[in-house]
Parts: sequence; C-alpha cells; structure tokens
Amino acid sequence: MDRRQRKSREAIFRAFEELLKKRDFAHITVGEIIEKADVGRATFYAHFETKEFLLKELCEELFCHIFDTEEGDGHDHRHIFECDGDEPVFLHLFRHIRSNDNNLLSLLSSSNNEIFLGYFKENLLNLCKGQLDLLKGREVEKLPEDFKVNHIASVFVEVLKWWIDTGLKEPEETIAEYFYMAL
Amino acid sequence: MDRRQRKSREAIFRAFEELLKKRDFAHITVGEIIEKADVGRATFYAHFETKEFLLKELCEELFCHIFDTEEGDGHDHRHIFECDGDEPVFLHLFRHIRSNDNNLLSLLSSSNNEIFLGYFKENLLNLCKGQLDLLKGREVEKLPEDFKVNHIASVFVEVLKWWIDTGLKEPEETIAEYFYMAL
DNA sequence: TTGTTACCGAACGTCTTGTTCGATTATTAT
DNA sequence: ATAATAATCGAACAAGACGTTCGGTAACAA
Repeated sequence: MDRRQRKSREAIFRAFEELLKKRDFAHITVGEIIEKADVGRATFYAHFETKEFLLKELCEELFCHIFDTEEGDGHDHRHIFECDGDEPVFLHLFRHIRSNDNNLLSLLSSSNNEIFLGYFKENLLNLCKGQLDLLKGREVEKLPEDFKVNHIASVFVEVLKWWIDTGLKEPEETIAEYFYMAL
Repeated sequence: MDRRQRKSREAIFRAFEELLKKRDFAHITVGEIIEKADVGRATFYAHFETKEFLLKELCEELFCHIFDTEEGDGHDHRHIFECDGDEPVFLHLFRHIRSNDNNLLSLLSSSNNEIFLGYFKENLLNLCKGQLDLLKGREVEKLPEDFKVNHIASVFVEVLKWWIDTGLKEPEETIAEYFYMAL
C-alpha cells in the first residue's frame, strides 16, 4: 500500500479515536475528523464511504488483534494476544484491557462504551464456544448450548462494564474471580 | 391539558413508535415523524425540543407503568402492573413483555432494541435491590452489593434479549426458570 | 523520465435541523 | 353568543452537515 494512503488512513483513525474519547459518535462530524487528521475532505471519502464504515473498520482493527485465534486447532485458544502462557484466557483478557492496548480501555470508558462493548461481545462469542466447561457443576449447565455461550459472553461483558464504571478498583485477578463466581 | 395538545402529542408518539419498529433511531427524521403523525413542523417543536427528548419521553411513558412501584412500602413490589398476585415478580415481567403491552415487545424486537433494553435495565436496577435474596446459596452471594444488584439486572436483560432473539419459543415459565438458573 | 496514483481545496447541490411569522381553527370564559 | 385565549398550520428561512466533483499539485513506481 502506498505510503501516502497509509499515512492518511492512520491519521484519520487516530483523529477519530481522539474524538470518540470525548464525544458521542452521533455528534462527531466528518468536518471535525478531517480537521484533526489534517486531510482533505475528498481524501476522507476516498478512504471511507461514511462515518459508520470508519467506525466499523476501526473496530475490526481494534479487535482483530485481540481475538486472533487460530481456527481448527481444536483445543484451547493459546494464541490470543500472541501469548503462550498457561494463564486462564479470561484473566488474560482483563489484564490486557487494563493495560489499555490500542486505546481500547479509553474507548470502553467513553460515552461510546455501548458501541465497543457490543463489538466486543460479538467477537467474544466464538471464544466462549470453547469455554463451556466453565459451567460444569452449575445449574445453568443443563440449558441449551447457545444459551450458555451467550451467557458466558454476557456475564463477561457485564462484569467488565461494572469494573470500568466503578473505576478499575480491583486487580485483574480479583475481577476474574468475580467473573467466575457470577457465571 | 387541551384536547388538541393531547391529540398532537399522541399522534407524534404513535407515529414515532411505528417508525422505530422499522428504522434505526439515528436515521429517522423529524420530517418523517410529522408526516406520519400529520402535524405541522412547528407543532412538533412546540411539544418536543428535539428527537432525542421525544425518545426520552416515550421511554418514560413506556416504563413508568411497568415500574410503578410504591415508594416506602418496604417489602416486596406487589404493585407492579397493578397486579396483586403472588406470582414471582420476574416471571410477571416476562409474562407482561410477551403480551406486548404498549408495543414494548415490538420495540424490544426492533433494530433499536439496545436503546430500549438500556432504559429497561436502568429501571430494573431499583427493583433488583429488593431481590438480593435470589442469590442465597450461590457463590456470587459473597460479592459486593452493587455488583449483585447489577448482576441480577444484567442477567435478566440478557436472558430477555436471548428469548426475543430466538423467537420467544419458550413459555414464560420456562424462561423464568432459565433466568433463575443463570443467576 | 514518464505514467500513475493520491492528495488538496474549493465549490456545489441536497438534506435535515430548528426557528419564525402570520393566518386559521379549536377551546374556554364571560 | 361573544370575546379572549391558545394551539395548530404551512410556508419560508438560515445554518450546518453530507457526499460529490473537478482541476491542479505532489508523491510514487516503472
């Protein structure tokens, strides 16, 4: 890809991220984005069809790294975050979110948190399909599989939201415990 | 209140509801609303400051009936839905939602479901404060109180969402059971 | 060097918003 | 019944944002 293209695209992404931290998505204008990114109006529309597509591509960029699991390896998802430790995957998630990689935490803390939590949950669902054994021994174990998958992802997202909303007071290990207890 | 005012206000509400069933809130224009409601543009703005305020007032109208609990009576919330039966309150909620009172189900099924589920959860939180005993005997019982309140409301909303998304296949009693098991 | 590609920036038509104003119609009080 | 009051209508308006177009300029690649 042309260096000019890359620079413009990155500048737009970064400007958009900055604005998303401070303002509702609905009230961010293309004019603001291109001003902050310092690119021409036509350039913006050469890269992105609309503001909504820009958001979509930003989310894909944000989450494709995190949920980069290898398809077809069957067992547990060690390749998330390119880390091969034995740490439980959900604890791993909490840890990485707190470290604010890719500004993810900032975006999840902003007034646009619902948008990003929605995308987050979508990506989380695949991961949860391989984690059904977490529900072993609980009442919910007997329920339909798609219910259980959805349940795990939902509880994770809700615990994450609570953690962020209350100011990240607990360490990752504690919040991961909360998550397991709440399942 | 003047009959003309009431008629205009109702017409706007109904038109808005119809549109919300079919289109994203963000893409609904004031022009569409007043056309469907058959009122003048100036009339709309005499009643509602903006589209957002209209949405807010609609939600309040929708949920004030449902969560019309009597403050200060201390114990359980029998007055919800103006029903005084001994039926568990959450089963009651599922039942009433399914019966589609006030078009609530239609709105919760639309592409705007996130908006309404958000409002729903907000109102649900107060109710859940009085239902903490549901968690008796579970691991989650030891966790902080605001966590537990949030947990109950979250699980309810997520189960409700799953129920609606999968086509309301289960009867209310079953889905209420799912809810209790998932807590 | 030459051809291609991306960028700029300004302008443009269109749509939506929220406001204003005078004329009309419904309601209420006398 | 009559007069005063209040809500509505419809049209027009300015302001702002959208998405597109076009010619000129600068960066890249062969």
